[in-house]
Amino acid sequence: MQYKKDELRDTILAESEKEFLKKGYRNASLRQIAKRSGMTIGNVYHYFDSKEALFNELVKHEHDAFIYILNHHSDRELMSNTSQSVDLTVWKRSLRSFLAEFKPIFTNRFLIMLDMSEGTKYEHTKGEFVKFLNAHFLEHLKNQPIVFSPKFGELISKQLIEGVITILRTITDENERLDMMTDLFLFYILGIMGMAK
Amino acid sequence: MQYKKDELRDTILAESEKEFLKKGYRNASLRQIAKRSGMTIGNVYHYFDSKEALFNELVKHEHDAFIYILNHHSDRELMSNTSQSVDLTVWKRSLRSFLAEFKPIFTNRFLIMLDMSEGTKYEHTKGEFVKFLNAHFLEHLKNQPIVFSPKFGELISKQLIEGVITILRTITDENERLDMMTDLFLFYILGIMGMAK
Amino acid sequence: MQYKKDELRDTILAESEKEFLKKGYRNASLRQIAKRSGMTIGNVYHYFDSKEALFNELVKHEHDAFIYILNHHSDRELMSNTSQSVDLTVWKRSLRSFLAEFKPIFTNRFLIMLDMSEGTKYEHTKGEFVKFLNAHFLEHLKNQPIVFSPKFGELISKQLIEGVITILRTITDENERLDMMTDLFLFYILGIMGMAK
Amino acid sequence: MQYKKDELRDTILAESEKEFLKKGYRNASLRQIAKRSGMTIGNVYHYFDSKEALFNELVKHEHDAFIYILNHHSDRELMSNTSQSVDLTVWKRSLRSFLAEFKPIFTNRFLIMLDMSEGTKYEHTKGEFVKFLNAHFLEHLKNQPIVFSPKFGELISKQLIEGVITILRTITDENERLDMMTDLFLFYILGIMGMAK
DNA sequence: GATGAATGAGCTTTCATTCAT
DNA sequence: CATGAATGAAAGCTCATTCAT
Repeated sequence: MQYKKDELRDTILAESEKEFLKKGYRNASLRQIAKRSGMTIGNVYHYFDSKEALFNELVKHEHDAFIYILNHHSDRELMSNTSQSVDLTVWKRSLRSFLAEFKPIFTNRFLIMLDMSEGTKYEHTKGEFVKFLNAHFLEHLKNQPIVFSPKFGELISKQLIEGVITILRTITDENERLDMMTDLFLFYILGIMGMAK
Repeated sequence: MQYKKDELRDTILAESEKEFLKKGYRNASLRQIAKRSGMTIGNVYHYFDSKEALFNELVKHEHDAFIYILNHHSDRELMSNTSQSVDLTVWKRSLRSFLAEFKPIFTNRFLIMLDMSEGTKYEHTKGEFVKFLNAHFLEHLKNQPIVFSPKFGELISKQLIEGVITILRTITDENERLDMMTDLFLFYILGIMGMAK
Repeated sequence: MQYKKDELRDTILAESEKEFLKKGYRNASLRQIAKRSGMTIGNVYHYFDSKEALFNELVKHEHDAFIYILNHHSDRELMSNTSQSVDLTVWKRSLRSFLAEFKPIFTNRFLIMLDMSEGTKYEHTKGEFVKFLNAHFLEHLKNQPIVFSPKFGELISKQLIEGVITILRTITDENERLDMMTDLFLFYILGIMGMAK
Repeated sequence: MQYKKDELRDTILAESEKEFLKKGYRNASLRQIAKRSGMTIGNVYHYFDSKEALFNELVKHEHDAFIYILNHHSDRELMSNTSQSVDLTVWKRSLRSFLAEFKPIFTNRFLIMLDMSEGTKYEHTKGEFVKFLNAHFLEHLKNQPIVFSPKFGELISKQLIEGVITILRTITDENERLDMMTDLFLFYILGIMGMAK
């Protein structure tokens, strides 16, 4: 029984994932999800209290993991490895292993939370992510002469995250994803360094 | 009479602009637009044939101007001024005057056309813009050893346009907009040059 | 002025004729009529008080003429010419000249009144026409043994009128119309005579 | 549960039947149907996907049966029984038993399909029925000198079907219906034979 | 005479949600 | 556990009609 229950629950979550990813929270249809899950809409409400509850359930783990990483991660290692080097390939290797840590949260549900959550309590997560990244940039640059405005820094941070989202959305192969993200981060770092000169 | 008509028409267009900008074409509500414009829905239909017709009317000029610029603009001057220089300030000045040409189309309606038009015939404009920009990048880099994959090039192009959109969305002052865009373009050029080394 | 006024009035009536003939009273659109007439809807109301008033105006003359014929026409001549004959061509000639009298009311407006007037005060005209025709049949048959039920008589009458309507609707050439109607009436007379045997 | 569902479904279908029969597909109102069925419109959509789906459901069986009869029926028996006879009562008996075969499809829903289906995929059924009947007439007359034009033949076929429709619309008693249709067909056969002489 | 602005009620349809069984 | 009946609000849209100018 419990098995079956969990199975159905997972089916609903899986179909929700597709629906939310395609249409976003607001335009997703519970009717569609129920139909695709092979059950009645009433039964969906048996497992989840509301559309928003279903959404929250879908991205809960991703959000927790995401918050945990934001609070606990350290990029000191990255910095120590790379700060003095001028060799691109060294940078690349370090960046790649750094980004590999994030692999577990690079899921569709993470993507949904960041980019398809308008109308839910998660709709501001992307913005917070941007702020976090921006704070990091500032910290790394605090000993250097600031060469761009705070607003521009926010813009760059937002761009970087939008890039990550685009990669998650368009590339499915894990290694290709990592390669692309590595290049993307490298690209942004080079841009920043270029402007700092 | 004619005056009043034009006035109300403009009121509807102005309220539509807000509504489309906030919710996008699909989720925008004609009832809301009507209420905000101080009239009944029926009267909105007196001015515009349909929701899509209203949308088209809203972005028509922007789209025309946009297409014109895409087809007629030349960046040769930009290139000749800057290709040999290594001075950032020279680059900046050239870029800024180049981007200033686009000022007339940097409006909320242009933003709506690019970013809030899902469900209309304009929904592919952003994608075409990305392709256009990408083709330009490739042309400028054709004599240099290509240092990133086509996919990465597309990503960068997309990023740049998303950046433009973000600037349009968050900054209202025209000069500040131009400054920010100049920096953004410079940033991307520096990134590309950095990776080419 | 008066000329112009009448002209416009006639334009509206002409466009109404097309619209009512195509869609019937209920589904006809005053907007369409106004647009086709090259004027605003308000102006249509300047000439006619309402949709129904416009309709009434359109078919008024036809209705009057129709009623007049119903009340004054005599088919004695037809009878005297034909009752003793067994020659089809004689019948045909008589019938044709008899039906030719009705030519003036065989118009599109007559057709509209009979067949496209649901929702107006004319919607029962067809039924009254049927009753009238049925009464005539009965009169002509009163000296003969009645060979079918009153209900069947009504049915035949209705059929005949539906036939006339079909002819008016599908044939535009006046002579061809008359030929066809002559054949139709002949056909019905032969049917009745056949059943009387 | 299932019972109640079927019950309400049938209620909706029954009320739809009345509404479509009175106003035709296009002018029928789902609001009215819902109100008459004692429920909200939303719930009507719980049972049927759309107005057209409801209509199709209503006439589906009738249409299938109708098509089957058109494709499989044979009137050879009718012909062999009657062709040489001149006795009206013999004809009548044969025609009556022939028409009795059609009893199952002589329903209000058949009537709706034929005559109230403008705007649905069934709107051409009546025309096809006319063509079918006309082709039959021609076949039966192929060894005789043709005495009327093709157009007149079509007219007669249309008339016959309009007569069937009128009978279905005005007479509810099954036997009376059959009697009336028998007389109607006889009447038309006599008319044709009369003109052939 | 003529314009066209404005209304209010109607239409079909979709939706999230509730609840008795 | 699960069904599916039912609701009420909202959507885009069309219509005949009224009326100030």
